[in-house]
Amino acid sequence: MKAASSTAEQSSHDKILDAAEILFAKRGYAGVGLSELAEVVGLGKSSLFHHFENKAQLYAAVAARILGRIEERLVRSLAKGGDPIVRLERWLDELIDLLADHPTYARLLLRSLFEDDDLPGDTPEEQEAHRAIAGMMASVGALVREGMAVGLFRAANVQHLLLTLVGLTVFPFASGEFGAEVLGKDIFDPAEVRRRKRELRDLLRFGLVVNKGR
Amino acid sequence: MKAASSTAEQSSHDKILDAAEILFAKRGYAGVGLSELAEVVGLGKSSLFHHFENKAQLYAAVAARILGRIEERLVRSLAKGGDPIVRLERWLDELIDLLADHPTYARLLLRSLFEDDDLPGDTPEEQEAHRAIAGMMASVGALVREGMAVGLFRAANVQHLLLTLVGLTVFPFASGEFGAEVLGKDIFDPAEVRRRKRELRDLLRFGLVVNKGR
DNA sequence: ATTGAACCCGACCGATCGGTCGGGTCCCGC
DNA sequence: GCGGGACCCGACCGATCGGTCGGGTTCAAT
Repeated sequence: MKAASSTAEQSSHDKILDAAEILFAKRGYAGVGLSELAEVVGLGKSSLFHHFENKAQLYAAVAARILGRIEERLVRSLAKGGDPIVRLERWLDELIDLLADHPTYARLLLRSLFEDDDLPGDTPEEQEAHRAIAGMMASVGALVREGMAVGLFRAANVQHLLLTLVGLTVFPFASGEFGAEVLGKDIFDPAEVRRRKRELRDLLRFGLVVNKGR
Repeated sequence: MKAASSTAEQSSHDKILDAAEILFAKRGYAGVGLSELAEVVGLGKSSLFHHFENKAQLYAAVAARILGRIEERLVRSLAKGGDPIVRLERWLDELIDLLADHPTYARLLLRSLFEDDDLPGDTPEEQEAHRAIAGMMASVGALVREGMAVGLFRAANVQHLLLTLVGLTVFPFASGEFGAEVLGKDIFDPAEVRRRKRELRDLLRFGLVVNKGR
């Protein structure tokens, strides 16, 4: 929201990354041709190779940039104080806001989960992305464990809970037409984003099933 | 698990579908070449077009077959009696078992969510798949609403809950290396599948946060 | 015995793929 | 004014893409 509003006055390097992010999110790694990307950016295809070694490295750079931004914001979120409940709920809110503000993120994250299984994986960008993911998972894992230790969270399997939390947040914003159809509205609509945060918070607080006795 | 063990004695039509399911799940629509597929099946590339009109229709057929199988099993699950809690938990268990038994399913389902946004979408297979999805969502939606009406479920936004449930179940089995890394084990390991079902059930029953007062 | 459908193939098509190459333009430090 | 790097381009490369075509084989129905 701060910059990036004017498409002009932006280095070719960043314009390529921006366009590639949109295209890769929409059609995936194999579904995007470099000639198409070059045309969108407004460059010759061969100029892309001046800024990036090859297609795979460009893809890794796109993913790494997103991961870096997410990590930066979520690390700052966790750094703020509060008990584990507050910190976890704030973490989730922040992540949802991030995914909602950038419609390409959720899709590209899930797609990269699918594709990095067989992509090379030895570029520094990929290792950086991997490090960012692992770090974030470790941080939230520690937060959850702390909450359990002090009795604020119910005892549960931390690893499965992490998978659950990621699926809960990322999936809806990547679900495209399906999500819109189930929801009846656009998931990226601000009102729906607010609702999503509230619903998720209530689920963690109360579950779904009503426990009458207590 | 019942049949399909011997790769021989199977019509070319089905062999193509089986191989395409694996390949599409692994690398996505654009990432799979028909020559590669033909080679896996053991046919000439041109023979594929005897069984399917083109690549898009083949992909739609693969997706429709999976959706049909899922729908059939889940409809049977919902048909069995029980109060909404029992029915919902059984539905989730059944879906998880299904995804766990067929490692290609979760990935291909998510991928098709991503890709059907811009694929033609007018073939009968696609419409059949779309109908199956809509029907299942409607069934579970009705079940949830019923549970809320009789006071067994907490009042919540049904549409968001549906998205949540799908993400909760499908995502982990599609998360590949990421899921395995977070979990420390293979998600398709039977013990881990059992644990997943239990954790999910407990989350719906109790939430995550401990409510001391009641 | 002939037909015709089901099935399969190799050869081929135009298009596009990721990527290379040589050269051009611009600008900045010397 | 003279490099030299940053930046960009068109032409081109071999490979592969999805798909077509004509013809071959098998087999059941006539």
